[in-house]
Amino acid sequence: MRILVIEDEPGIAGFLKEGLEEECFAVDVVNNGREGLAMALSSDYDLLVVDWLLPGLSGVEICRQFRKENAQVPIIFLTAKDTLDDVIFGLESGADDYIKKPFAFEELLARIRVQLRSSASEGSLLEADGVEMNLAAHRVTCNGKDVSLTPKEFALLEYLIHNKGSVCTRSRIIEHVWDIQFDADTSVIDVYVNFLRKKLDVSGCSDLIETVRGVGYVIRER
Amino acid sequence: MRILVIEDEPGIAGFLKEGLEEECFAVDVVNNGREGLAMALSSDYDLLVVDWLLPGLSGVEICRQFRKENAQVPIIFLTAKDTLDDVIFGLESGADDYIKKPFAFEELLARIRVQLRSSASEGSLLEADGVEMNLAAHRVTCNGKDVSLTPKEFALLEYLIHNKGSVCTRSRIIEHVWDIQFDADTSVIDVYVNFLRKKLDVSGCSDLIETVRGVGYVIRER
DNA sequence: GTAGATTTTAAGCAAAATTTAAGGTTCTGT
DNA sequence: ACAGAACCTTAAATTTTGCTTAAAATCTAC
Repeated sequence: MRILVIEDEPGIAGFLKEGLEEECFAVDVVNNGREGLAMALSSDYDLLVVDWLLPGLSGVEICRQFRKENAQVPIIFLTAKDTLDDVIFGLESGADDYIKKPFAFEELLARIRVQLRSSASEGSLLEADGVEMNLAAHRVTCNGKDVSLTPKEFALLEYLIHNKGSVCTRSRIIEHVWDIQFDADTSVIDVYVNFLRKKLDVSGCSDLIETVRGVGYVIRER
Repeated sequence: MRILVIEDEPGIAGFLKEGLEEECFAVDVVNNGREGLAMALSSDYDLLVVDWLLPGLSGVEICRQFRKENAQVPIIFLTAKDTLDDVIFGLESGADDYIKKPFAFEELLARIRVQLRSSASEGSLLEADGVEMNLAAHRVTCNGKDVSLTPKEFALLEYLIHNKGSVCTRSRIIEHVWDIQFDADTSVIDVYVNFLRKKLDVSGCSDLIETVRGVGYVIRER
């Protein structure tokens, strides 16, 4: 799941990035409105977190502009002012939810989960052909046996299983799992697919991850 | 005991809040579904009372969404319609009990007590793999032996055991145990985990707290 | 106000995770 | 069958992260 945070205060921005990444989201941060809108429009995010008061372009404007092009992706805005008018104004501009500063990270997380509910229904347990992923416990089993994965391995497997049945292209993998925009010349993916396959092989789950030449990788449905 | 009431009719809401507070519950009231769900998810309630017909998000939806994240906290729903279908539908969505409007306050109270009895009995004593925490007595034993913990150590262990089976991220720990909102750059958690591990090791409970690199810590279920 | 306990900060170290790079293998189209 | 591309595999370099310790700061009780 990719989240774009548009927030100018470096403290909050950093805190959000770190916290959300711990929750296994791929997070980009932009510190001004204009650039934020451009990013939001040009890239493939699952959710936007937008500060209400921003240099460049205000949160309202971002909502308005963004909603013209994209009506799907949920927007949560952060507001320091908590007058009802502001909130109404914000929601009318196309935001889906709001949260008052200062806020507890937990609360933001809860609201993000609510917004992502359809796609986040994976919530706790992912499964594919003998391999089970318990996201909450951060634990993977393969035919009942524990498999210990590093964070990147875990994220990659999660992304592949989550998209079970459809091919994950290299660019999408790089974007979602590594959070890199433009890097054609790397072989990290190959290396990590290799890591995963080795670890899964040992526990008897071979041939889970299939290569689609010229495109990417896929975990097929049985 | 903390109770969240999600009810839009101000009369009933006020009546419930007052009545339950007299019975020494801590009561929060929210008047719409969306906000109610967010509150329920973000905060630590012992029971939810949810109206079935709500603006924003219906009672069914709240149950469904809430149960995805939390399977423990009991939910009692209030319904004006009393057809069997509705009741079945409600219970299937994850509610534990229901009560028809208009209802006698005493009856609601009785049902709340029933629901809280099960969770309340296990409420005061937490256990994990040889370690027992008596919250009321503020006392910890490890394989029968007393372990003396400082307040912070106690709070940290309590939080970890309370979330036994799912990983506690660093941000969550900082937020719940230290009550800090924005501080990414501290190593207190590491230090306290170290303290705890040492003390538990001495009493023979080693390897209780597991590190999940890049994410946080977890006490696994055996 | 002082001693002792508790909490926090800071820094060096060790281990693990990630990335790079390079050589080997398999596949594809001609 | 061949060349070139795409992919696999491995090992070593780099970076990140967490562990540990000691000392400083803060709190608490007498």
